[in-house]
Amino acid sequence: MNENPNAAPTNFIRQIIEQDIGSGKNGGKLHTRFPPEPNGYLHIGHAKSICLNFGVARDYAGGLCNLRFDDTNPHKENMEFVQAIQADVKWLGFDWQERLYYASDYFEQLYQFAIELISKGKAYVCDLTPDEAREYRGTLTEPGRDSPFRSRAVEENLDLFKRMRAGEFKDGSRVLRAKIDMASPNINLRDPILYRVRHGVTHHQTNDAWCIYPMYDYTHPISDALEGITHSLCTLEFEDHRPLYDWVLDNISIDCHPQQIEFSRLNLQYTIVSKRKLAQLVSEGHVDGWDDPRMPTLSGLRRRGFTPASILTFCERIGVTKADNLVEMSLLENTLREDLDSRAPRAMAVLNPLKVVISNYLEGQTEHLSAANHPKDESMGSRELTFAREIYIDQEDFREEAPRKFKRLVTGGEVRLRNAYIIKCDEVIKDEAGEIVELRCSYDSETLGKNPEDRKVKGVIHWVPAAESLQAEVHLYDRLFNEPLPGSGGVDFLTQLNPDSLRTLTHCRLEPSLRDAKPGQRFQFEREGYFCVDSDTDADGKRVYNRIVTLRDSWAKIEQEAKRKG
RNA sequence: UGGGGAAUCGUCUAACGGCAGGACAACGGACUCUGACUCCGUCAAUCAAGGUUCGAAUCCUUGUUCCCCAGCCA
Repeated sequence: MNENPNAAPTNFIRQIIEQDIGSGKNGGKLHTRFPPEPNGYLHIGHAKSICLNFGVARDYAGGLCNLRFDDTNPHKENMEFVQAIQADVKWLGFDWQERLYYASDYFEQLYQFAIELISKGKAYVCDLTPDEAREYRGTLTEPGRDSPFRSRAVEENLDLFKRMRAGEFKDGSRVLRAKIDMASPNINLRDPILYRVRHGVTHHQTNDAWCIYPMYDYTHPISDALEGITHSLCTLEFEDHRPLYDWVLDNISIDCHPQQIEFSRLNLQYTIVSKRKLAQLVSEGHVDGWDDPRMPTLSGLRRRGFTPASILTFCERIGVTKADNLVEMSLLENTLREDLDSRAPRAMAVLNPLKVVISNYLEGQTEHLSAANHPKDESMGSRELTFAREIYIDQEDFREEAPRKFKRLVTGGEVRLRNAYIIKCDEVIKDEAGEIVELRCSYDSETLGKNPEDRKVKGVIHWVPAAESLQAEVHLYDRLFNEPLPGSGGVDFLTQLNPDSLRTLTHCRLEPSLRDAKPGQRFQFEREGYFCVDSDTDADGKRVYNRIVTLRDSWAKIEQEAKRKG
């Protein structure tokens, strides 16, 4: 029972950390690390890990969190990813101060520890081909067999390993393996590979200094220990690597032994959080780059208009456990709306314009009205609206015939124009095809800022002036996939892409006050949703807005229910 | 069928032998110049079966279901 509702959320990892600090383990210190591999962009699942690692460091006195690139596989890694990852972590608001590290910083030390292992007879050079090695490894239910090279003399191993480093052997011809137990029921302990040969790739940090590269299972514990990490937090799939993590540190001369603790990764409905699959979406052109606003990448969410605060709150709310999970999108959307509602200034934009001519409003006349930028936060000030004889409203807000529950404009009916007058629809004008092209309305000049006493007008719709409004392109985003868990049940996840994940509207009209809005600025377009000025917006008047998220829409529910009932 | 994990409202999560609580969702209502926000209310869970105990989500036993592992990826 949490007696203080404002207390930081707890979870089993924080409990362990608190115990360790309390008992004086690690000298009472806390030091974590966030260790991404720079082989892709960070996504919402990484945010969970970032919030955990940097979050605990922030919340406990003297706590530190390093940013460390796990860059042991130059084949897949590059500087674009290194830079994007740093930008994303910073965007979330976390700071590694001067502690930016690369596993490659430790290549020489890693090499010396390998020499130590060989000298102790705990590692050997193995000449098995990859195929042979797989065969010798055994299966999940059968033990493996010792490699014929397992009993090589220490001196020979030392000589061979040095020559591996010197570049004398081809890729795949030789590896360095730990000598543990080929019969272990834990496959990770069946003489795991420590080093492999990789010629002809330029490493983004070490260039061509090395042609042998250490494996994750060997690199990670040592990197952690060298940095004085106390708690090494990682995801569940590394749980049965932990014995190897511990073996490495137990068998070399190092005086630090971090504790690896595993938690379950985030799964979010209707999206994917797999770097491999996200990379595929990008490389095959299913989306428009890593920062496509439909992507669950941090750069995509940023471009879409998500706030860092909403992502932090989301990560708090989903918690940290060891249970598999599939979080509903509505939880993310709720934290987003909550944050946006309080901070986004309001504006009016008409997405599907329908012209309205107010017949009893003087031709050529305009008037300036004032509208609050936020209904609850006066400090956000107000802006000027231009009212005119010709305006646009949204096509969705007018119906010739409508059920009683429809509170917007109908033929012969009245509606409030938000922040302006009440109008009445007198006439519907159609083209030859029968499409509604214009409405003739009359306005009640007595209804500005006050309601009429003799009647009740319930509906309120938004509008923009026809001549003075700004043309804009608006991107409406929907879920990227049609399936809650794309790719499950052996189905190709690409076949489950939502073809309507992006709808582009090119004839939208914005209220004039949005003239100088800059990329990254967020607004609530009243009655439509939250929108963010896209980076494609330029100084020459090209305006592009991304819909971050819709408003909660109880009318849509009513309509859907009505439709369902026929 | 080897090893490692996990099972609590629809979803996420709390509980650490002592009233199964919260958030999201859903549903109903109030308010409203945003069918938004806000507020109020309702619905809703301990995988199963045994055992220990005054008392079990929690401890024990036996099952069941799900996830991860056979890359020279991380």
